[in-house]
Amino acid sequence: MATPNQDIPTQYDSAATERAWYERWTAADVFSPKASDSCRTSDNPQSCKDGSAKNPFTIVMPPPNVTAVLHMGHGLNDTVQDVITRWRRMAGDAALWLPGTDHAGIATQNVVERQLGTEGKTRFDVGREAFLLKTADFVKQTGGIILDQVKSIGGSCDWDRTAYTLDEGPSSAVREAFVQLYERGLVYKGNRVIHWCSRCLTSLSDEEAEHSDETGALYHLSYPLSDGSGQSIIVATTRPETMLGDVAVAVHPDDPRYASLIGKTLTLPIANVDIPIVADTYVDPEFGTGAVKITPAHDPNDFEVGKRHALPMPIIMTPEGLLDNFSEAGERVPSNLKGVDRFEARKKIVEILKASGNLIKVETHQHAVRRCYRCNTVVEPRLSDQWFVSMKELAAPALEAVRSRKVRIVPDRWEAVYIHWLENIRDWNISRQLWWGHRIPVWYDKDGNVIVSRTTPENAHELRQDEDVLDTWFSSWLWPLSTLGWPNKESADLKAFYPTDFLITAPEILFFWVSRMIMAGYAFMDETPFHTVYLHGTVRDTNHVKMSKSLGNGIDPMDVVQLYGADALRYTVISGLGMGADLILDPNDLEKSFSPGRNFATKLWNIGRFLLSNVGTDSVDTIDSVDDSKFTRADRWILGRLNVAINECNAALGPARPNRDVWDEKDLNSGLRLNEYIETARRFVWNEVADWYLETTKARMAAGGEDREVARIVLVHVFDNALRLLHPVVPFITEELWQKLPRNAERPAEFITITNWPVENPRFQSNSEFETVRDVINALRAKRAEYAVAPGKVIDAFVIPDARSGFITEEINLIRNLTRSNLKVETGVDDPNAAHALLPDGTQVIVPLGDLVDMEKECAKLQKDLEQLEKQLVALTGRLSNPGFVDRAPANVVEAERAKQADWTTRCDQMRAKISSLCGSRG
RNA sequence: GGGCGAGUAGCUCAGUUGGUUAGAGCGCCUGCCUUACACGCAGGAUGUCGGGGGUUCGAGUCCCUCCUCGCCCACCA
Repeated sequence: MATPNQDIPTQYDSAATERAWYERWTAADVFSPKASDSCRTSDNPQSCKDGSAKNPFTIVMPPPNVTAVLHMGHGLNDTVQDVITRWRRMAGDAALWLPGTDHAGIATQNVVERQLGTEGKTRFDVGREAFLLKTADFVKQTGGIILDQVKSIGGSCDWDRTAYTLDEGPSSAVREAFVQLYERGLVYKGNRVIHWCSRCLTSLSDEEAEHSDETGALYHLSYPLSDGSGQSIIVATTRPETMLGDVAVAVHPDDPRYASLIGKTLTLPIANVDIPIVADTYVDPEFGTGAVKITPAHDPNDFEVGKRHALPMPIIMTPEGLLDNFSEAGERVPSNLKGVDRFEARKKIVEILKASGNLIKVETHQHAVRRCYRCNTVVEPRLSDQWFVSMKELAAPALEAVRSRKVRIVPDRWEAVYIHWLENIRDWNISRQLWWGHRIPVWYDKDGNVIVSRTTPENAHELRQDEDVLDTWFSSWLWPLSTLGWPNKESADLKAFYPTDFLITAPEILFFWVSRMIMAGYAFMDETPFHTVYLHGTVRDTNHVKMSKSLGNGIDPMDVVQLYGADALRYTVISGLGMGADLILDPNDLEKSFSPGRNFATKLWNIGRFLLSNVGTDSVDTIDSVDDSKFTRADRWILGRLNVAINECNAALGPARPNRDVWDEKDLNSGLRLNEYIETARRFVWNEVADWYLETTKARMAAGGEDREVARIVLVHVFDNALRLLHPVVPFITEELWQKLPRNAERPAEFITITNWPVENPRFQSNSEFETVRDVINALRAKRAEYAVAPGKVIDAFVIPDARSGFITEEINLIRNLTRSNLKVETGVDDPNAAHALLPDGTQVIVPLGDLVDMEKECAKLQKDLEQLEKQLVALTGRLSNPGFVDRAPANVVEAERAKQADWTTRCDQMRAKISSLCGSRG
């Protein structure tokens, strides 16, 4: 006799379960693959092909800002990565999910500066050294938070390999990359107009200066000719304060309006200097007045014009955005405007010009203003010395990688965006006038000679190191390399895990990060860093506004974990995420978003409680030990359904790596449909296992004997596999339940986390035999509801099997139990005064309900069903008699339609016969 | 200015090369505490697939056009 029921709590305690399992997983080190596990470092060079060693499967985590706390965007991103990682780990790969954090130059520095600000101090008051110590200290205090939060949502990262961009390894990678590029002539110092943030006091790259469409004003200013003729040229500008830096007015060479004026000079108002009228094709005669004021130091286009015409380039603004003179071209800023803020100066200059009659008109004007991506300050174009990376050469292999399908971008629509950006790439400004970050490895001697070095030069005390630090993204783009040990090319991890596999992130950082990583991969390893880029959607609120803390429309994942459990959070995120589609959540109604996940966990728990208490703890034989003849129809059905579920889950998850060196066309967009995968698994365990199969086992389990053992074996096998299918999405509850399953040869592993991903069992063909039983139950239930039969009342019922159907005792009992009926199988029953149902396979269900039965209604219903079917049959017949269809539709479609036609014809005949026997003249 | 995405049940979304009667979850209605589960069970209602036009034997799916929303890119001052 079996061991009695296990003691399983009625209520699932997510908090306790999650904490306990996470600790056990990490204690057992199950998330840390060794480099030697990877077939790439195996002694056997064939092992990647013949399967004698594990394939590596690597994801590097997009490193969150070190001082950040987890928001739903991370929650989504990390859940997706973890689901994929857990799937591959179970599927037999040496799965590595490598976590880490980013020092986040501007962002972190801003936070610490704000703290200083509350004490009334700036970073300049405390000095560089002290400021860096203070910032490092702040990072030490807050830096671990976000990764701990990743743990609490179940992230199966390899914490032994946790990286940080300012660690020695990644820092040496930064220096190595800089020096190598410098030696290859791809890093250079240039005097250019760059985007300047006058709040952060640093230059920004093009990507860091974000466009925002705003309504501004277009000021029309009149500049008089300096020959005293009284003539003038009217120019249009959105930034009148820059007029003090004007060095010319440009017109189109073919513009007849200005042809005679080219070469003459104008007197720049206020500054009172003479500036030439030059001809340049850059000017669009159609826009504004066709005359453009040229301010080379404060506009990138004007800078180009200035270079072409060898014009001076006076800077008239300080880094703080105040007007001042820096010009060798003479005093341009009048003393009453010096030190005035740029926007204040705009007002004042407009006033002055208005008074002098030089302001002709002001139009409202829609234009794009560029703002700092960290502090939203309007950036100022400004001429300055900066370090740049020359990008064209680096971009070429990155373009080729995507074009040749070495790298796929999913969904593929992002490929066009990626290609367009790389084709039009501009040089990357990598120097930042900040303190927090990797200092540029460049020194200058007293003669101004440049020394670029991987290490601090021995005579550093005689030299001056470049004051600037590198763009944060200059360390980020090396992430897949630096976290695996580069620049040490002999690093075991680099050999075992590079190139990595999937890069999973949001589309926002396609340019900032993803494309640059691909460039770095080719530049330094001559190999792509990953073969798949999966760009998932963005988390938004119900108004489709991106969730953010500052907007107050965020959801704290930690609240969700506490209220609903990590599994519920993960389930919600995955089931709501169409491929590449945004995830919409309502921050004001957590219940609506997350209760389905919690409810699913509860359902799973209750399935487990029932199943486990029934099967007990005694050991269970494997499914292979059971002879075919021992299975019931329900057994064969659910085992067939399991195969279908496994197959569909695999198809939704897709290939983990390309078949060959490059992706096959057909695989470019396949897989990564995580919502389909979880829906398939959910349907299997809930609507098939729980709703139907479990019910079929109740009587068998109670009856005992040999069949009880068969049912036990199938129950355990099916639930075991269902839990495995679900584990990547709901890791905690599946581990908790799986551990309670009786062990056997199929379950040798210590954790479900490291047990094998389910495989289809060819022994069990997909079949629909059991569905007749289901249809009978559904029909009887519907009749009971239709006639409002009291729930407890046992009714009589008859079933007349079709030649194809047929019922065994267990099935009859099942139907009786689930429908509270006294079902009898008959062949000759024909009670005209009863409720009738005709099942699709011809099986008839007859329910004598005495006075309740309304034959008018029954006949009307049957008639309606018949008419509907006839209508469809007519349409189908029409289609089949249409030569266009028969000739052009695929053969298998036509064949299926023909089979259907035959089926429906039979069914119509059956229904007509039924109606005529039941309803006589009424039919 | 250029490009992309979305518009399917009250809400959030599936719907893979065009092929029966368009699906799920939540919500709603009716009835049930049926000894795994009321975070549940059973039964049920709900859609001119954004509008219009076209291609096709056949369109939610392909083409054109218009409308609405969102995103990305962009040196027209």
